[in-house]
Amino acid sequence: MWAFQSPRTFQLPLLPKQSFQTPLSSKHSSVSLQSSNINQIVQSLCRQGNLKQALQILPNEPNPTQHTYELLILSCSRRKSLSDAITVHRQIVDDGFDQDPFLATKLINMYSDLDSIENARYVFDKTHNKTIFVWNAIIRALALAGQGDEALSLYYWMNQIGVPSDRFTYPYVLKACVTSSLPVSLLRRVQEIHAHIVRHGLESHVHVATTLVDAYAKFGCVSYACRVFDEMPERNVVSWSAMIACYAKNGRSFEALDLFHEMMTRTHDAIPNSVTMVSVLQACASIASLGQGKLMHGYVLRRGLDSILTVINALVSMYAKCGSLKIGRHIFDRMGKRDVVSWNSMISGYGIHGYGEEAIQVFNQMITTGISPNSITFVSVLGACSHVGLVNEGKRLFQSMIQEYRIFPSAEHYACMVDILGRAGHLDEAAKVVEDMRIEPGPTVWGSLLGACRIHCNVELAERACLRLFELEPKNAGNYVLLADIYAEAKMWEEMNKVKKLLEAKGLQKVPGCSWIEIKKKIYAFMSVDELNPQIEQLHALLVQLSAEMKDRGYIPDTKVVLYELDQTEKEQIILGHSEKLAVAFGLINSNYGETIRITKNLRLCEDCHSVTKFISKFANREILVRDVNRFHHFKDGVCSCGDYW
DNA sequence: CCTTCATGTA
Repeated sequence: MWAFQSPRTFQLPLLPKQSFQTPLSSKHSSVSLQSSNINQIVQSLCRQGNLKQALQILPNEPNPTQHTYELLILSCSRRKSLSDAITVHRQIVDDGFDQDPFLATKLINMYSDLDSIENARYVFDKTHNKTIFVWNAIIRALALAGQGDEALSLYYWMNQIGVPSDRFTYPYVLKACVTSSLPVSLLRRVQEIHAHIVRHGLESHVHVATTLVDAYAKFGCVSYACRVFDEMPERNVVSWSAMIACYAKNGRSFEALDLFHEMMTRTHDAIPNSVTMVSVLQACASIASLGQGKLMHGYVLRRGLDSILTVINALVSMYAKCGSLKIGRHIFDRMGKRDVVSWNSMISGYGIHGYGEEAIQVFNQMITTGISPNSITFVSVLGACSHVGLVNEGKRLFQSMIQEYRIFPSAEHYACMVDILGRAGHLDEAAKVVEDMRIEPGPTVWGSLLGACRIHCNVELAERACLRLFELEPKNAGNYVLLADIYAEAKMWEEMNKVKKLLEAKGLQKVPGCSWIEIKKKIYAFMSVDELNPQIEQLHALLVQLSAEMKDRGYIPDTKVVLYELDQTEKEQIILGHSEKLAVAFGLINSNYGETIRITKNLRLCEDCHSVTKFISKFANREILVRDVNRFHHFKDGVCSCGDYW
């Protein structure tokens, strides 16, 4: 339960009293302007955005009005000037208006806009007559400043002293839950607030319910979010966008797209906007549906949303992730304005397609253009290096990130370095990177070390990584499977069985492999054991035939990923039924000769599928593009673009 | 006075 904390009080953060340096500095000066005129002049100067002059004239007004101060405050927010803000605040205090709750609310919002949360808090603490507006303003300010805990603390305080919260309080109380850093179950907190909302009869309010959807989404509780959304009596674009984003962010892309279609067909009051489209494009990207993505691009053009930066960035990223780097690049080249996200999208696009040098080239162009790289830029460019094995380039970039760009390496950056070194076979160096880390190595770092051990079959190091990983991610079946794979490859059957038993004892299951392919705008998904597909027998027959022909040409099925004690023929049958092979066979039968077969897979490609697909690309003379969890593989003439390095 | 969105790693 939440422990009630008495709110902290802040020291006076205001600047010392300033004296005005203008000849009009005293409000008792003998300027001949009429007082009522001065109020109006100050107000009109504020409306024109001439804050400096307004401030100069203000001291001449013997009776400034609340409205004059309000305009001054709004001016400061707009001009982003903290020093002017403090001057205005000082004047309000001097003139005895500081206990006006209306102005206090405005001051809190002003300081919040100027990222000066201490001053906002000072105003709040000094205001005796704390109206609901004042409370809402400070909770909003704290939540936006990332001080969720403090915001929640005030919310509980206002409940305790009997101030009734309203529909304006809850959106920011919920935001506070998302930014809170307390080690208590945060989902429980959202549920608790949800109960308060119901008690106040606010659950059907559009803004409150929308924030509730978003809060549940942020904690990965799709079903709760969905329930709130379904029960909303009234929904607007924002509500629809929040629910679509909830699906897209939580790996439920098909539901995101379905909901978008429902939004388009069933409602007349909610027209998708740029925010909606960004989430929809993200959903298309994560399932690599080029067909859906193009449809959405068409919609973006028809709605005139194609000049909005976030949308264009989402398009660049979507095309790259759907396998069409060319279209992505084309859009990128035609952008009038590019921000750091645009560049990052392009860099990672090259990275996932295995074009490491090009990714670095784009990175260099970005620097020459004068855009400062951020932390994500380096994750992208380092990721690009690891896909191609650019070890020295990777090391150099990592150093320059720290020394030139003063970006402190995060666990993700270290994970990239471990991946670059480990994948290239420098396992000791990779292990040393982990040892020398100045922050706690998280699951990502250990995970990439384990991945490298899998490739190079290093049992000892893998065990070390798993020791930490099983602790950090007890429910991630993938780690157990990787370790079992490594034992299997090292022919350590006893140990392998132990890991398998451990996995079973924990009630965890291997994530089933799934591949899908889009034919004529329809998506067909395959699982390894798939009797639902009407063509399944035809697919199996084709694969058996292909397998036989391949064996004549020297193909030896690689069955080491099969962790069951079966004879060789049975193992071969299992791997021949891998979802990716089914999808390839389906593509061969159901698409036209000359068309590229595009397949997406939810896991990393297994080695056997990789060599079979290489063979098929030559044998059937077809280009096959496969996106696995990490990257693209472009198969052509019996060769893969990854150069068997993946 | 309030609500939705973009880039990356394993």
